[in-house]
Amino acid sequence: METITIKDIAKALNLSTSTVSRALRNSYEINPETKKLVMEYAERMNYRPNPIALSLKDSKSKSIGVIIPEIANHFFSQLINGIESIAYNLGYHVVIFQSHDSYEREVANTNYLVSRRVDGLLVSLASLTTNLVHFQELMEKGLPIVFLDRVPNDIETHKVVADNFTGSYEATEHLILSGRRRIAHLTSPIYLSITTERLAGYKKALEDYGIAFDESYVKYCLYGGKIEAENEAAIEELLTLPEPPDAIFTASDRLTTGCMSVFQRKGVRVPDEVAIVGFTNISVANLLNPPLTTVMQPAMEMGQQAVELLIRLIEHPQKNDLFETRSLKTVMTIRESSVGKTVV
Amino acid sequence: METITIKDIAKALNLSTSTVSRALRNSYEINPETKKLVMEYAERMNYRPNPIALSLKDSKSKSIGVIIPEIANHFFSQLINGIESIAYNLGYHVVIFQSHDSYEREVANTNYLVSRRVDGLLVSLASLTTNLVHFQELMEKGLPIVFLDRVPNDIETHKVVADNFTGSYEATEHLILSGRRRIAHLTSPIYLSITTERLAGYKKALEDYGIAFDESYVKYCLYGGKIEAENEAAIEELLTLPEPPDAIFTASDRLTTGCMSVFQRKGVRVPDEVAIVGFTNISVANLLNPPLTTVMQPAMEMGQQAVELLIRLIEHPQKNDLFETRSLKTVMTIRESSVGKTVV
DNA sequence: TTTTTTTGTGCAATCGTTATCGGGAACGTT
DNA sequence: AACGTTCCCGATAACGATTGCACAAAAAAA
Repeated sequence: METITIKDIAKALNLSTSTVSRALRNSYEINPETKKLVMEYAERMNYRPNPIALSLKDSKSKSIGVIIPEIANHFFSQLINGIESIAYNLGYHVVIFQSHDSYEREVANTNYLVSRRVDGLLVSLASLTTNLVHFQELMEKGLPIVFLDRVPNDIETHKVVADNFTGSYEATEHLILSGRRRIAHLTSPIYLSITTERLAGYKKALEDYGIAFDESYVKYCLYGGKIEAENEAAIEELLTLPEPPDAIFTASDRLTTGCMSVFQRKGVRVPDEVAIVGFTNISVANLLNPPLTTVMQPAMEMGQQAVELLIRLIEHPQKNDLFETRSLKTVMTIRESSVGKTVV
Repeated sequence: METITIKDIAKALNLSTSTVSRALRNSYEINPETKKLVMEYAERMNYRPNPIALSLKDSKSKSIGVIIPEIANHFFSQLINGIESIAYNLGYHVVIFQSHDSYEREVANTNYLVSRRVDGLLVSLASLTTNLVHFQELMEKGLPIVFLDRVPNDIETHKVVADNFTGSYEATEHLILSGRRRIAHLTSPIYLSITTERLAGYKKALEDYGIAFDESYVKYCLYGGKIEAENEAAIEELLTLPEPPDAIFTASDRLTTGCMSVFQRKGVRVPDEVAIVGFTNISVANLLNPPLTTVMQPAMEMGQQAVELLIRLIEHPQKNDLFETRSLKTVMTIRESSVGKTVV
């Protein structure tokens, strides 16, 4: 794996490495003819500066690290596509790591990316992360971090989120207007920002329509490992309530499909017995049985905005503490899984 | 972002950097007491060796590059999970890049990864890649590369694939045994290995059951950009044939869901009018309408085996040219989308 | 006591690149 | 003739870590 270096060029052309370096960077203090000589030779030999040497020298890498819970999830893979499209155009490379919703892996990934001198970090928190010191320390050392989707409350920086409150409000309202009254909410762990925001929207809608909030209709499910069992147990509990729900609002890809699987196995008829609205970016919502009413997050756009903010932070370190939190509108698409009860 | 270096430790302890370095690597020639002193101090200050400096010095990085067409695809994200699980345990980091099925991006990603001194490459070819010199040159320079899923014919190295021929044969056979005779095949570009292998299995099954092969039943679809339009046009052609197919065997996630979308829009009844079997790892096959018969690739396992082969190649550069091509069995799951015609 | 061996440590080079400093040559100005 | 500019270019020192070599001091052998 021998590659050509500046030193080789210098030797071949009988120049010093400094001259070659400057010629390649088109410095004004180099004779145009020498420049041409060097550039042509470099071109011919297909010279590429060694980014590792540059990183070592400058302590930067022109790359940004992305830490997300899980790639195998449409929301996150769209997020990545958004991130990559912008980063690529701005000359940054994107290095992706999965936390698999584990705190330890999140910390390990963070450390590795930092040791690799990424210029900044884009993070969506693992669902099991409650301790944030690993990020706080880095921010104090001046590493730019932008959070997206699953963001922490106690860290001051740019954040990009979906308007979870409104999305959730609209979903719940839609179910109410479709004639449902006993609306359950299957959601993520309580210490995630998205959980509390969505819960708030759900509650507000119930309140606005004069429906009493019933805690037993809300189930918080861990992600990770044994999702199936988790789901099944939670749903089982819902279905065996004295007054079982006539609608369910699920808060993620996994929870939604998990819920539908359980309903399918148990022979629960959707939407006749229970209506479903999913807060999910699943790509085949229209092909499901029945087609699924979804609240979609603008994942691509969220990724794009987050990376823009991050790169701005990298290139113009902020004096003032004017951090913004951008909240992007969700899109509800109504399909059969939540049609009105009047049909029955 | 100041981090502690070996130099800082040396200064603090009044030693030379060489002594510190050796102490940290537990060299026999260092006084046990000095060692202890250094190690404790390093521990206390949370010292981590700078991997960039090491990469520069040794021209290796303890990381492997992965180039795949698209993350937002269950097959590939499971592949990644398989790769990561093994690589992580063996002390390697995984850097993921998407080619988005573009030849140019594949080349760009390759160059970048090489310049970053990855120790090896795991590649699933972009569907638009026909020229392989960028990989061939690297292999000649000694860079270990293992291909998986979409593998090239003309490069000698380890490869890991699904048994596309048999998987395809079984799918086709299943359709035949379900009473279908006019079986279409919607597949990827012809110059991909997976395309020809699957086509061969399809043809063989037809032949074995005495059904004439009809080229007009086979449609090759480009990936990338305008998938929808591509799909729709191809399917339109199939449906308007003098003898339209009564079954369709689709060769990828995208092709399968695209096909189902078109059928849904056009009101084509599945499986009554046309049966579908998809060569896909889509996770919600059972939730689709109708539940989809699938031939699944053992994605996780393919990733694991590929990375094992790669790391073996990295750590024990091969003398002999005994490269293996591992072919892993696919799993067919029969669901309603392909039930027998006798039902009608 | 002298010589040899062992033990523990430091110096300097290396990896590829660039920034800093400095200097020689050619020219212009008094 | 003496000095200041301008134009090109080179030597050197970083960046962080490892390592072959040298070398002093202490211990062992003579």
